[in-house]
Amino acid sequence: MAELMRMQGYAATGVSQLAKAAGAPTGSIYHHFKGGKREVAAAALRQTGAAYIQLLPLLLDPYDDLVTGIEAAFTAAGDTMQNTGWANMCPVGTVTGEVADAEPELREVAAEVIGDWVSEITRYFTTRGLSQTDARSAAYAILTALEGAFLLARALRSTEPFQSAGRMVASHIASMTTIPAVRQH
Amino acid sequence: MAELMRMQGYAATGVSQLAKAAGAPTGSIYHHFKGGKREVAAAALRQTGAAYIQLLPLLLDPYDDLVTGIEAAFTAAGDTMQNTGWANMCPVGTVTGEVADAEPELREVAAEVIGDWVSEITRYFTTRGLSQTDARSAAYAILTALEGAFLLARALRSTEPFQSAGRMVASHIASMTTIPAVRQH
DNA sequence: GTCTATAAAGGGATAGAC
DNA sequence: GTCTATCCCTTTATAGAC
Repeated sequence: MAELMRMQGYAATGVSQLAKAAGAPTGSIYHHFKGGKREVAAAALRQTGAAYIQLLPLLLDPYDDLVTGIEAAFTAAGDTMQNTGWANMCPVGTVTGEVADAEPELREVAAEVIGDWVSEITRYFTTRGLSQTDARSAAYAILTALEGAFLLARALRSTEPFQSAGRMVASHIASMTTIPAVRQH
Repeated sequence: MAELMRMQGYAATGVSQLAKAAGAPTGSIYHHFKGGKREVAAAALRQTGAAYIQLLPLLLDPYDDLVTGIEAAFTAAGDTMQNTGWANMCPVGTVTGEVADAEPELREVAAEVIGDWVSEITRYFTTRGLSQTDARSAAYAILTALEGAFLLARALRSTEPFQSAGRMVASHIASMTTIPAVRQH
C-alpha cells in the first residue's frame, strides 16, 4: 500500500489494485483490515513513518560535522530520486496533501507520524550540540525543506531543489552552531 | 476546479462534483474542455500559477529590507491558514504530489507552472540586489520551504512549520546579502 | 482465514434533443 | 452552446462457499 500510494497517492490507489499487487483477493484485505482502504492506508503511513525515522542516525552519525552531514543527505536524496526515475520517496507527504482537508482520520495519522519525526529529530539534534529550542526549530525547518524538495524535484525532474534546499538548511543550522549567542529567536 | 483540488486533490475531485459546484451540467464541461477532467485540471493549475506569482511583488515591495519581508510573508501565510481552518492555500503542490508519477501531462503542466515561479522569483530577487546565481538558488529554496510548510501546517494544524521555515529562509537570504564574497556556492 | 462472486454506488465520458 | 439521460466501467465493500 505504501508503495502504491507513494506513486499514485491515496485516492487513486484502489483496493483491487492493492489486492493484485499483494497477491491476495480483496476479501482477505477486508478480513484483516475491517476499516477497509482507510485502515490499510493508516497502517502504511505509520509503518513508513517508523521506518524512515530510523534512517536519521544512519545518515548523520558518520559525519563529525553535522552541517556537512545534512547537506550530504540532501544531495544523496536528490541523486537517489534521479537514479530511480524521479519516483517519489515518501508517501507521507503526498498522502497528507490529499487527505488533510477531506479525511480527518488519515490527517490525524499523518500528524502523528510527522510529530514523531519532529520529536526524534529534535532529540537527535540536542545530542549533536543544539539547544532544545534550536533543535526543534531546525527539525521543522528540515522537514519542510525535505518534503518541499521531494515535491519540486518530482515535478521538475531536477535535483536543483535538493541542492538549493540542502544549502539553505545547512547554512541555517550552521548559524545555530557557530553563533548561538547572537540568535534572536 | 482549483478550489476543489485545493481541498481534495485531483483524483478525489469528480466531474459531477465540479459540475454541481459550477452550476453547470457535465455536458457543458466536456463541450468546453474536450480533454475532460484532465484538461480542466491543467487549466486550473495554469490559472492558479499565474495568479499566485502576481502576489510576489505585492508582498515584498512594501519592505525595504527583503529579509524582513520574506519572514513576514511566511508568518502571514501561516496566520492565514490558521484563520481559514487550515484549508490548503495552493492546489499546485497537492496535485503535483498526486500526479507526478502517474499523469505525465499534468506533471508537465505542474513543471511549467513551478518553472515560471522560479523564473519570476529569480528575476525579482535580482532587482532586490541578489546575484543571478544567488537569486535562483534562493527561489528554489523559498519554494521548497513554502510548499513544505503548507504541507506540514495542514497536517499538524500548527503555524510552527511556517515560523521555523520562515526563519530559515530569512537567515539564508540574509547570508547572501551580507557576506556575498564569502559564499562558496 | 482464504478466496469467489457479486452487490450497490459512483466514476468519466458521450449522444443527441433542444 | 446548454442540458438530459444514459452508457460502460470501476470502485468499495460484503456474503458466503470452502
